[in-house]
Amino acid sequence: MTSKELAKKIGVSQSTVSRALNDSPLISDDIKNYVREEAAKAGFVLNSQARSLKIHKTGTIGILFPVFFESLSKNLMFTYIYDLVQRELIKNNFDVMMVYDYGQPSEIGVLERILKSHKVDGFISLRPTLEERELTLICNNKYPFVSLYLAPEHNEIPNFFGVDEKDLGICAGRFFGKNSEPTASNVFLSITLRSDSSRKRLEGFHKGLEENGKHVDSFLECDFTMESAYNTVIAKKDLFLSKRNSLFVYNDMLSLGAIQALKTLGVAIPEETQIIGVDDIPMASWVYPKLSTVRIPVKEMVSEGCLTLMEMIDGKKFPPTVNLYDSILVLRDTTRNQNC
Amino acid sequence: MTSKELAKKIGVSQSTVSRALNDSPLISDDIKNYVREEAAKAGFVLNSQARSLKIHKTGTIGILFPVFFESLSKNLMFTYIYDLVQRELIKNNFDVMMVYDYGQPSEIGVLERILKSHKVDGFISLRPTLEERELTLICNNKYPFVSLYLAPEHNEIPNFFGVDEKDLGICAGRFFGKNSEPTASNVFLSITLRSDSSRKRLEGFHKGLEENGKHVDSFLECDFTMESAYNTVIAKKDLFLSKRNSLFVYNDMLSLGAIQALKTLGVAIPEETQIIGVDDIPMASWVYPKLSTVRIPVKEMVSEGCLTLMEMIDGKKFPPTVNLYDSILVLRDTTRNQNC
DNA sequence: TACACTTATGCATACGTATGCATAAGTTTG
DNA sequence: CAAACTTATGCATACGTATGCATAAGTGTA
Repeated sequence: MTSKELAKKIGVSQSTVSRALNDSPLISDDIKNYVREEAAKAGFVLNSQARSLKIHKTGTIGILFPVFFESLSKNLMFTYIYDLVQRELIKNNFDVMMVYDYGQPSEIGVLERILKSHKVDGFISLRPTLEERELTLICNNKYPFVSLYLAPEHNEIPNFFGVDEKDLGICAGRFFGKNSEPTASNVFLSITLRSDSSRKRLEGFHKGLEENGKHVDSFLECDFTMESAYNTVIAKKDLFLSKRNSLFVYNDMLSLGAIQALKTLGVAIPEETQIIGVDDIPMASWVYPKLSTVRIPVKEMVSEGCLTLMEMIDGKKFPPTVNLYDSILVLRDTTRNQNC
Repeated sequence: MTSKELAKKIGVSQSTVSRALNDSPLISDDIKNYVREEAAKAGFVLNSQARSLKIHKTGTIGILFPVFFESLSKNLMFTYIYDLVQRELIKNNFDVMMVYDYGQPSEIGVLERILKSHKVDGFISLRPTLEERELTLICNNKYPFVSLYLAPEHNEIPNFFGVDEKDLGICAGRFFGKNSEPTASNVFLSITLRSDSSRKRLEGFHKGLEENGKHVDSFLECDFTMESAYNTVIAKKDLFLSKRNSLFVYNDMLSLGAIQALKTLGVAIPEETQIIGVDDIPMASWVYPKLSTVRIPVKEMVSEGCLTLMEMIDGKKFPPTVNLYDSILVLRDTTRNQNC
């Protein structure tokens, strides 16, 4: 059924139907209510395509998801943030399109195609990497765009709401600086140092330790998966079996892998090895032992990022900004001295 | 830029541009290539709304996600399936719209609104519950619709690709029937028996045990979360501390909770308590101990379900069918006697 | 009563594309 | 060479909605 058909059926013009359903002040309340009731009775809903074509709005927002996972469940932080974002957008009556380029061959990228075909009103990105071409596209088109969580590497992205990487490391470094025995090794287990993010966390970790006269003793590299963290720890078992350690891990998922490994090795947590992760994924507080971690305030990031995006879609102009959020060390069961 | 503008710029008619970009056989290859090159050079993409309005196709498929989770990461099986579905659809050049009703107040449901406004070409549902109203809607409108994984409760849904619930229980029951000591208790830890799914798994579990002269000794109820499973096991610690048990758990996520609890209680796995879960989530094989589980062949379900949906969208008619898939018991480290 | 003014409704059009139809150009056939 | 085809292109229109403009109806004022 179309608005024209409905109009005919209930004895008004198509314009009136349109005005009633769009809550226009140009028609009387009586007619408005009448039309709305009849529309509801007939189960009528306006055609979204035709509407979008006219008003140049789709009511849909695209969420750019990282491409480097085998599965959504590989890094729960992204899944968690995705969920928060989605919830926030839906609450504000937007639909959500997942923009996830699995790398199928195509001349034009998914982002570019969706942007240029006007399938969405704007994008919110969880991707720590953006290609130069994509960035140019976004900036040139002045397309509503907001980036969350991890700063895209190598380029300055406008409207970023995310984490202060170095600060994360400092939080962990300070804790171990004050709360581990002088003889314990300070170890950083992380993804490759070619990543800005990893490098900055290491830098911060070092700084935090240094404030207390300590330093980073070892760096252990793994991939971005729990299994890889597990394997890396197992491979370095001598390190963990020979002495006490203070282990700062790039994130919680990798920490879970490390914990599995230490359990396998029979290393007591936190008595022999203390562990601090990053993120505070929901799971962190319901695994055993509960994970001590540097919590990233994603809820705030998400709500402010979404708000900004929606305002941009409404036509409001924003000077490009970078918003960094402070993190908080949350002490649970993988660290000792829980009252410092 | 519009196709009309591009046409003018490169000296052809708008029709020709349209035909070239839609690979129509009505124009010469020379012109077709010329137009395509120029379009690429200009970075032109057809407007999706206008296109959809004409051809009554959006190129987007909606994925209906269950509503009962606090977060996507609460039950990784759904997230895993969602990921598989998405990948399959994207591979076939569809975009994906997440249809996730967080329960914000609204006269009309999200599903109904999206369907009737023609925002998507069809739906693929991961929701084990469908409201009567939604079902009627789908059936009446003959809307391309496919349901995956868990059968919607209380109603016969056409085009279901999912699991044979009872068979899951049988797999676990038979194993414990043959491979646990006669004195061990056979326990089923599950969500409420008001759920069809839970009831059928219990039924199957019983049948499998019965074939070997055993029966279900206890039923433990918990909610649909890992924490709840943890808490339930802790609450019943006497059961697990006093004797050996064979524990069949509704799914892998709940199994993980149960394992955490048993570790806390100091119960040895699998020596004192054996555990079998359901699903085979990716994580099952990379936690410690690795989880024995009844694997649900989701990849097959997803690929066949998506294929059917896409064919329905192409206009092919299908007699409503129910496709049940057999599951396989995968033995890892939470069970003994691994060669049976 | 006549007039200006306000309010409510309908008419006509435009959004950007796909496509039936007409037509021009080119090709084959008798 | 003319007629009948074939092929390639453009013209005009329709998809379903939102909205500027014209207009009808209603209200208040002198």
